Amino acid sequence: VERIAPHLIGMMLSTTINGVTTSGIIREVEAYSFKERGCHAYNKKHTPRTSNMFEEGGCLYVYLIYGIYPMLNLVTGPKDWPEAVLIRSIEPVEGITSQLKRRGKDQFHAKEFSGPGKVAQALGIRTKYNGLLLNKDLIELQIGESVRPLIKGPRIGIDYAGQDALLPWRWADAQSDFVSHRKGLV
DNA sequence: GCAATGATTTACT
DNA sequence: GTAAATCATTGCC
Repeated sequence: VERIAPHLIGMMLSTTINGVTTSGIIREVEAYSFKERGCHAYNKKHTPRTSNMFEEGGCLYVYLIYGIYPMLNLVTGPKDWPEAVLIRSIEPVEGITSQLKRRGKDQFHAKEFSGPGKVAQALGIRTKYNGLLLNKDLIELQIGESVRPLIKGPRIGIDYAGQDALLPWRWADAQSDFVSHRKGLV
């Protein structure tokens, strides 16, 4: 997952829900693996919530955080190798008006799409989409390669992970304004 | 059954 | 910088 996560930066992610297509370029991600304590499936812990992380890459892992925000993750490993990438920010491309409406905003600002809860809201991601498949059900990822420079640093909000919280597993586009918590990235 | 808590955001001070 | 919002999941009784 630590190899795939940075490669997702620059790729286009889109959803088509009730005929409305919204898309954006991925600008910030974090990697999570069963090998470290920041991951819900640490040590291959299999619970109802984590079960989709054990599926083959291309599966969505969506869960609710703080009772409020869905988090969108892309599962990356082979079966029974629980790893996933959290999509932390996008730069909207298609359906910007729809994305702003879902966010409850009427002014376009980079900060409205920088943060994992904001991304999920803008793309219309709901927890019931947990387990859907990329490029098959509502959500599409266009494979591509970016040549733009990246910056990286520790992940956000996982202090409970001890030393694993220090892993530099958050990546972002160095030239983009669509990045949350730029502090800590080099 | 029940209490604790979180891969966050937002609105305050 | 601090705190509230808000509930599914988890772990323990």
